[in-house]
Amino acid sequence: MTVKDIARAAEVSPMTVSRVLSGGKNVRPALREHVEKVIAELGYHRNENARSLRPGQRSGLVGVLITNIGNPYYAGVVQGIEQVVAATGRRILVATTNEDADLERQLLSDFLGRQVEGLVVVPVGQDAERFTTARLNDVPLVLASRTVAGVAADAVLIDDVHGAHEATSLMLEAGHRRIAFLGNKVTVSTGQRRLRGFRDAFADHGSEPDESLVVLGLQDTEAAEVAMRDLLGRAEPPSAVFAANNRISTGAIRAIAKATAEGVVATPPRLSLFDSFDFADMAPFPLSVVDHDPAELGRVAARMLLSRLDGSAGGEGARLVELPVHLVHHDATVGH
Amino acid sequence: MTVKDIARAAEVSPMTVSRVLSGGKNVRPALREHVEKVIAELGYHRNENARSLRPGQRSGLVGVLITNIGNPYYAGVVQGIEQVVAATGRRILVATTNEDADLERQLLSDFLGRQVEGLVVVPVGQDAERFTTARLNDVPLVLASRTVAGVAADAVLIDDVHGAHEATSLMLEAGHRRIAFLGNKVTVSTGQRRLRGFRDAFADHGSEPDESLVVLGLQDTEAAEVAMRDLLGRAEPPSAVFAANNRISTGAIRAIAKATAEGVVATPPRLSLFDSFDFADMAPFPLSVVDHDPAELGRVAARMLLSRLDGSAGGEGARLVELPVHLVHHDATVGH
DNA sequence: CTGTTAGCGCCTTCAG
DNA sequence: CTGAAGGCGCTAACAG
Repeated sequence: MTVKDIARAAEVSPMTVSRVLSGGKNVRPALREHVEKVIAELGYHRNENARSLRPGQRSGLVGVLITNIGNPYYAGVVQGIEQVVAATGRRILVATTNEDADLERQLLSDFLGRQVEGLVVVPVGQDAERFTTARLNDVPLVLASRTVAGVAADAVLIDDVHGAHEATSLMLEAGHRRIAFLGNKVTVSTGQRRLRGFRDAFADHGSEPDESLVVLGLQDTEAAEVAMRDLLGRAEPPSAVFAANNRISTGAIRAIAKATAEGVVATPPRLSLFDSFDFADMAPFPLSVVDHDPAELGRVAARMLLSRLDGSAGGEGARLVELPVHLVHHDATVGH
Repeated sequence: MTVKDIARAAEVSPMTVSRVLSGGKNVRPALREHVEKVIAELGYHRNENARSLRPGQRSGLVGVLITNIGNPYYAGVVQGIEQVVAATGRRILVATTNEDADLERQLLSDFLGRQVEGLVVVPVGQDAERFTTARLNDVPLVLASRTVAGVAADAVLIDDVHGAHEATSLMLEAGHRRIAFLGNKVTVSTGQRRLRGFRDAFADHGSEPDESLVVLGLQDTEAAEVAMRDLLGRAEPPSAVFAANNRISTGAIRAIAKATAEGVVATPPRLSLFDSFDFADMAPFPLSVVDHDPAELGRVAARMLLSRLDGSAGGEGARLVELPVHLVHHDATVGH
């Protein structure tokens, strides 16, 4: 069904229908109502794709590229993006990269072909080339949560360095020296930044981390659980642990809980972790959480993108926002 | 940039470019390679919207309408849908209804205007009218997680009735009689179905639930926590509780843990709940979980939709799939 | 206030 | 194997 069908049924020209669809300006009220009735009766929906073909018309589409929507953290990010983008009448096209750089490139290309007005991307690797304005046909881009060195695009990050620094400092001040670091790949900027915060805290304290307790490249919960168990089983286990993201914390908590229950360790190590989770306040042992709001990250990213779309950002260069973190302590008294 | 630009740069006709873009059939290999090089050099992306304007061409878009992507359960559903849909080269358009029936209607209309090939919807209310094939312009629809009475569309549900029945029966068999039910709105089919399973279990046992312990209409975690606290504070608190979904369980667990810590109740009530969560095995008291996989629900929904799109479903009428649940018991020994 | 013309980017059909 | 013409649905620009 097209404007022509409506025009025929309402006995007007397609142009009148088009005008009614765009708000009814410059159409006699009676005629407008008549056309609106016909549209409602026939259940007609304007073809937005055809519409966006005309020059000057926007597609109303924003592309969102996330590593994994199944991760509640990124789900929160998407929620924030959707909330802000939807308020402008635009819709989001969502795809998952699964940390696959090739897939990411294909999806970027696909989204550009679908005429997205802008992109919000959680980048997989460190290839800046694919994010140049030339490659993106001048489509505005906002990097979310992670950056890519050498990309001149807006970015919203968590204040990873400070978060890790603060949490680590507190453990050092509490007298801990054998502090383990469980992190993911350093090719991911969050991994690198959180590790830097950890090391900086030691440096500022005038000491150095025990490198044998620094475990990197942990990609999922299972790997983290194995790594944590291994650490706890050593002759000299760490007295404290920093877990660098939510998947890693999940594995670490599970390993610590099991080891404690099985008597492998007498007292659980002091645990600090990045990213909060639902029952952080009810963990079976004390926890320090570097907390922040994923939905807020999504909202800020979306707003930065929209400011490029409506021109309110002017010709500003790449902007970088680092969202604050909050260190929250749970003393494991609830329910135990 | 358009095919014409490529054509000019490659010194061929737009038609030859088009042919190369569609696989290069009927183009001299040397010419094809030349055109491909120009396309790559100029970073051209075919306009999929213009392409889909031509008759017989598909838009490659599937609309997904979810009540709330921030809920990890629905995030899992979206993950499953995306996985299956992406494998066919299609993309998903995602929007959130926030349990708002009006918004749902607008979004359905918007998606139809964007030429989605199909829809996967977690419906908000019980208005069947908006889901008629006429209203949807014959765009195939799959209802996910919830149904709407009177809608002749494919649907994938969790086996809510059995799940609630089984969990309730076990509590009855363990000798519990004062069993509370914490549920959401009965206008949502899952709420209704889980309540039915609860009641049926009592009927099959030859008894009846205490209606003063049946609390409905709980929309979020906070409301559930308040309701649970209220129940525990009564002169005759329930000895067992059934929480009908993940948001409700979260509130209930928190209330129970606090009440136990504060000494309001001596022993926590026996808790059974629908939908699993990350640390179910580490809760501070025993738990029975009616578990099921949200991503699988998404995958099944997407497959049903695709079978309509490629015609492999034939002219079959509305199909209903009920995914099995698994009752899992956690005895709260880990870490406590 | 209403209608006609033309063209957005692409591809099916038909010539060559 | 390659190109020219025409139209998918829509709406600016220009009549009337």
